Amino acid sequence: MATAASNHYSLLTSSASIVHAEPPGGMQQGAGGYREAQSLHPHPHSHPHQQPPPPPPPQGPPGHPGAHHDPHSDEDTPTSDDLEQFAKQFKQRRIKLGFTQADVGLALGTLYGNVFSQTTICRFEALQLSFKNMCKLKPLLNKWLEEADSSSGSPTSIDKIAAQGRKRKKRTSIEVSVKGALESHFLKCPKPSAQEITSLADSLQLEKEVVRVWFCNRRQKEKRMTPPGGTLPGAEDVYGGSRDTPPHHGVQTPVQ
DNA sequence: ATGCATGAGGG
DNA sequence: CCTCATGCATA
Repeated sequence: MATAASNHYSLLTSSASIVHAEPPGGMQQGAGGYREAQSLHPHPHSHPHQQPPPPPPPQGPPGHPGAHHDPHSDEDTPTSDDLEQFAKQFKQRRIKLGFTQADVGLALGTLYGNVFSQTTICRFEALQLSFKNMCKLKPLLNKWLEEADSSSGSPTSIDKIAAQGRKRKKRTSIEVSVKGALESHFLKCPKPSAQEITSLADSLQLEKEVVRVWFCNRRQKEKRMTPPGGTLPGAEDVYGGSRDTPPHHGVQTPVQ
């Protein structure tokens, strides 16, 4: 890997800095002062958009009992609409209880051993995960909800164990114009060959890896439940024999 | 909230 | 190399 590229890595800061000192009743997330306040829908079920083609539940555990379809019970695969509603309620309740997305992530760790980051919780609430991923996380978050509203006084003590003696490449900032170019190529060919990537990287003066990863990430976005608004007609199942990617169209919900 | 990145798993 | 789940770092 003697790429002439100058990868400049930065050592992982192992300092446990307190990033959370949120006053009760105050704003959270510390994301520049954004409140997670959102208008609640007066109607129980409104379908402003439609899109993800919930893949069939490949349930396969032997000796699986009959099929009980309880809208409240989670054992079978929920529909994309269920997930959407759940995410909404979850977010609302979470905020109501005064928890941050990060808090929830950590709580899940103490409750089940699976710690999640603020990013994941955020993406769940925004339905920016794949259908499968949403289904996997729903039960966990659902349980947390029960616990949270049930015990309005149980302190969730958690300890963070982190010591990854690994270096992480600094996030490369790609210029908007360059992003536009990548975007164009993506629409033309979402899965360029290694050589294509190489020449593209050369043209844009970017490292091959950066370009490759960009395409990977782009494809993932396309597979989210809430894909980027802008599905062009006619440019769909271009993925060579992958699998899903059914008619996903529809407009993305106004980012909240 | 989101962009770029890592890593496990599969071919 | 790709997909897929996940997150650090950042806008």
